[in-house]
Formats: sequence, structure tokens, C-alpha cells
Amino acid sequence: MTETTSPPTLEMVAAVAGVSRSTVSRVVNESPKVTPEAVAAVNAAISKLGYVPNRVARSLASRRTFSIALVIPETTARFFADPFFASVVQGAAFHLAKTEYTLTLLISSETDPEKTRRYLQGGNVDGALILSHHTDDRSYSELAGRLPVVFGGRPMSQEGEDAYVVDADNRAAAEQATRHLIGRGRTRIAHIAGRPNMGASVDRLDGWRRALNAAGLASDLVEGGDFTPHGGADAMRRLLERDPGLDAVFAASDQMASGALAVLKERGLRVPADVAVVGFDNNDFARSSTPPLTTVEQPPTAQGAKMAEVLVRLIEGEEVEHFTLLETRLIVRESS
Amino acid sequence: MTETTSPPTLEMVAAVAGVSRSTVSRVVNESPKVTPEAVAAVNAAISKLGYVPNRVARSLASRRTFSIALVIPETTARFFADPFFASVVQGAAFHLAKTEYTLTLLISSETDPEKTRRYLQGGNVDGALILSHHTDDRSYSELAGRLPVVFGGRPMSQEGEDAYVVDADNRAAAEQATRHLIGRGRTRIAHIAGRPNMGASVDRLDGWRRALNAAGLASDLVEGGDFTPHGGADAMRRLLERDPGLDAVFAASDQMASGALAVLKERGLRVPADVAVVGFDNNDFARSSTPPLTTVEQPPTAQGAKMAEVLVRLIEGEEVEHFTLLETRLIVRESS
DNA sequence: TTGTAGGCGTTATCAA
DNA sequence: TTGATAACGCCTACAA
Repeated sequence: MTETTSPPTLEMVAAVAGVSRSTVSRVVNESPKVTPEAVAAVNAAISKLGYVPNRVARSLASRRTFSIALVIPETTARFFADPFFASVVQGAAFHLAKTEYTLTLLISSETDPEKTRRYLQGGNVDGALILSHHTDDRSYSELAGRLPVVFGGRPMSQEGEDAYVVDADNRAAAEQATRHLIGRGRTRIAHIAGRPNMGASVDRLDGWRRALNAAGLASDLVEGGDFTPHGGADAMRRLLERDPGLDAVFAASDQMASGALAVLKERGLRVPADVAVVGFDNNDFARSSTPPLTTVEQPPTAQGAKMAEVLVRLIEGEEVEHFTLLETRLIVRESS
Repeated sequence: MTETTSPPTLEMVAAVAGVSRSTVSRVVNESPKVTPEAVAAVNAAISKLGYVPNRVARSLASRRTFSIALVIPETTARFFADPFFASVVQGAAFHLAKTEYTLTLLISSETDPEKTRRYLQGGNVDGALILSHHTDDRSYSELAGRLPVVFGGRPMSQEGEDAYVVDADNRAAAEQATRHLIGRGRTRIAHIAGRPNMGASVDRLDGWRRALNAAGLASDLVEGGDFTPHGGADAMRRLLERDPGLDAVFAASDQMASGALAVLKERGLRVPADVAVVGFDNNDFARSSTPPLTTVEQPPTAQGAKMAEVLVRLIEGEEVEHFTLLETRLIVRESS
């Protein structure tokens, strides 16, 4: 049985109820200006026929789809391997469940970014949530002008004022992490920065510097990594060359911190006795390194929910702030 | 800048290209019957205007959406906690990437099954993939008559001939697992069955029985569990009461097997020395139990891919087999 | 090969 | 409050 019988239309409901299509439409859309009798007749007809509004036709006429896309610019495999994504999706889905919007997950496999773009621009959705975690992928930045779009994760810093962004409060988090180090009595606190073209890197560097300046400490010990353990290790070596007596390192990612940890061990420096280390992300690298890393936890679920909220408000035409900063939490472990 | 400028239409392209809308439509849909000049003119106009077809309008007119839904009747949290789901999605997405179809993930939170149903019946998708893992949820079975639907996971056995199902070959897998036990020299092999109202349970019980019968062994030692560790423990107790000398147990799920393991340890029986244990699923319960469980691995990625393939063929009007059985793999660990 | 015209199922705009 | 009637953007016979 594949006989998918063609579904009843609004017009058929109108016929059965003995009213016009307009009236049926009004009832379906809960317009207040309909007599109770008409409402009753229409509802009776609806349940008699098992009528379900055709959302496609509705979309075409009203120019609204009530569905929004969550675009994940990663391969499916990587997406599911990363708990960060899962949590963001969860947060978004949870928020959207309270609204009339439906979430469509678009996993844009690298093979066909075009398909995704056509889908997004083709009027299928009222807006899009775009995750750009650990990536400076700007392939979707142009979309922002054609469709309400909210970026999440760690987007470009530049990219103009027209973008809406929900992100962790990197600056405040970095400041807090650095203050934590200062509070532990450290005075030569170095920083391993992320890629300079990413907003997150800049903000974290900035937060680190602020905390040091506020404490009257020097903020000269910076070396750049690339968010990988290897990059972190290289940066650590350069830092030790510049100042063998440094007593703390704040890395802009757990992966870089773990690279730094390896170098410190290789040099016979004890963590945290000789050098305290703090990372950023609170991912598996932080939990499973030796010693476990003190790090900054980002709230992915909250981020997903907030992204959805911002997008919905945007779609509904509300004034929305371009930047929404999420609070982070310092998780103190044995490395500091 | 939220000025979402209204996008160019097919009609505008026609005007610029100096042809009729039909011709533009033909070019867009790659109809062979268009002169090269026309094609060139239209394509020029398209890229000049940045035209992207409105899929909603196209859907309304053609009654095709080229998108299919993957319905997950679980909460978002549970969905992401279960690697089984993730893999199925991955498989489906991977297969669909090769087609012109788009995958829409519908996480039907238990709060609003109605929203999901309306979405599915509202003409938003050409078909649906429905996962009913560990669940005898029949809330979507009615959909099958109104929309091409493929069920996956462990669906009802009954439910009529009109359903399309892709599932692991439970019977063969159970048979193989039991033969493995027989091969290890076991002769009193018990079975802890799953809920009797689930097709998977019935098939596994059947496979177990077949293997025993073929070997000339008795197949009387069956007790039912409910797919939980607790249920498995209770069943194990009953089995030991009935035959304290049993030397092997095949459980219809890893969770039940882990419950059985606990009871065996409690009774001072060694695994596998005294009693060999085999589970089903190859999930975390199997890997992290003591000893690690020999179990049956189901191929969730393959299942997702196969489900997508079957659905697409169904949508395209091909003849498709109602049941597709996936091969499984026995993973031998220390419990047997 | 190309164009014309009608229709897909709703919503929206006016009159009535 | 209700009902014609015209969009919405595209597809598709059918005709030319």
C-alpha cells in the first residue's frame, strides 16, 4: 500500500462546512472575528475530513515557514564526535519546542555547500542558526543579508555590524582565569594565544592582558598557537626561552594547554608547583591530561537556546542586540 | 541590517534573459529541449540576478519537496546520549548527500507529538524515516498510509504489510550468538528474552531456539526481561532457580546481560568459567562491564543509509522490499 | 524548441 | 463578520 491518498484541502473543508475558504482559513488561524457557529461548523468539517493544513501552500502565500535551520559546517562524523555540537543542538531544540517553530538540522557535508545554500535561500526556512566552532569559515557570512541569521560558536570578529552573534564571554572568562592565577600568587603569567584572525583569540588575549594590567603585572609574555596541541607546545618552548622563570600559563584552548603540559614535563618543570596551567573549553583534553587542567567551561546548551531565542526574535521583527555574551565558569582542577 | 531584500524570481530572470518563464524553468530543471543560446541567456540572467529557485513554490506546484524527515521519538537529551541514534543519522545523512534530497531532523519532544505530525502531514517532506529504538511507540504507524515512511530500529512485528522496515537481522544474529556458545562447549544455554511485544525480542528468541534445536540441545530455559539491567537480573535469578547447573546465557540486550552478570557474581559464579554470557547491541554496557561482554554488534550507520535508500526508492515510485535485514557481527570478548 | 495559460493550497485585500 | 478575488513563485500540459 503506497497509495498515498491526496489529502483534503481547505477548499474541501469549506464545502463541507458550508462556508467560504476565507472563513476556514480564519478558523484555522484562530482569527477572533468569526462567529461561534462558523467555528463549530468548520472544526466539525476539519475533524470529519482529517484536514491538515498544507504548510507549503501556507508558506508560499504568507512568506513564512515557521521552521528554522541549524547549519553545521562540519562532516557528519565530526559533528557527532563533538559533544559541543550535540549540546548546542539540544539547547536550540529545547527552546524551539516552546515556540511554534520547527528545527531543521542541516549537516552541510563538505561535498555540497551549494545544496545547503540553495536550501537556505530557497525560502525553506525563516532563518538560520550557524555554528562555526573552531573554524573561521566565512562561506555563510554572505547569507546574513538575505536571511535572518544568528552565528554561534566562535565567529569572525570583523565581518561587519550586520551579523548577529551569540558567543561565550571570552574576554571576561580570560580575565577571570588570569585573576585566578594571580590569586594563586603567580606573577610571571604567560599566554598562549589562538589564531589571531579569530575573534575568540583576540578577546581572550585581551582579557588576559586586562587582568594583568589591573594587577600591575607585566603582560609581555605572549606567543601564538593555532589551537592544536602541537602549536601549544611550540608556543610553550618559545615562552620558556624568553623567560625560563615564568610561573604560570594561560592557554586559549585546552588542546594548546595540553601541548604546553607536555613541554613542561619534558623540561622537568612540575605542574602546578613550578608552573600553573589554565586552559579553555573544558573538553576531554582538559579532563584527561596529567594533571587535569583548570579550564574555562563554555555553556553550549545555553548557547544553543540563546541562539534560537535571538533568531526567533529577529524573525518576529524585534529589536535584538547584535552580540549576546554568555557567562562562563572557571573549573579549577589540579593544574593550578 | 535586517533588510532582507526580496529575492529575484523566475519571472525576473525571464525578463532579463528575454525569454518566457517556461524556458527559464526548463533551464533550471535541466530539460534537454532548450537551445544552447537560450540556456546561455538564462544562465547569464540567473547569475546576474543571483537567482535561487524558491523551493516552496516549486514544491507547491510539483508536489515534491526533495526533503525527507528523520523522526526521533525521544527527548533531545536521550537522543544525543545514545550513540546508536547518532550513527543512524550519520548513515542517513551520508547516503542522502549523494542524492538531491535534504535531511530534516525532527526531534519530537514528548511535549508536542502533534507539532511533528502536522509537520509531516503538512507537505513539508516527501517521506519520513522513523526510528523506534527500544520502544514500541506506535504513534506514527498511522502515518504510513499518508506518506512514504520507513521504520528503523526495532519496530513492531505486526502492524500490517504496508510498513517498510529496515532492521538488523535479529534472528540470524541470535542464532550466530548461540552457535558461538555451543561451539564453546556449552550445553545448558539459557535465554533472557526482551519484551514479548517487540519484534526484535521474538526474532532473537527464535534464533536462539533454532540454534539449540539444530544442535539437538534443549531450548526450555527462557525467562523474560524488559531490556533493563534490573529485568535482566530478575530473569537471571529465575533461570538459576530453574537450573542451577546452566552454563551459558544469551541475553537479548547488553543491559539485561549486565544485570545477569551482577547476579552471577552475587552467587559466586565465575564468568565465563562457570557461566558464559552473551549480550546484544554492543553498547557501553557491553564494553564497560566486568568482564567485557561478548555481544552482537548492530550496524547503525548501515541502517541509517539503508533506511534512506529504501525511502528514496519508495518516493521515486520503485518497487521496494518491505523488509530489509542488515547483517550483524558477533564481537567476542571475555564473557564467553 | 518556445510560449501561453491554468493550477498547486493558502493567505491577504477589499467590498459587501 | 463573511466572501470574492487576486496574489505567492513555480511547474506543466497544450498549443504554436
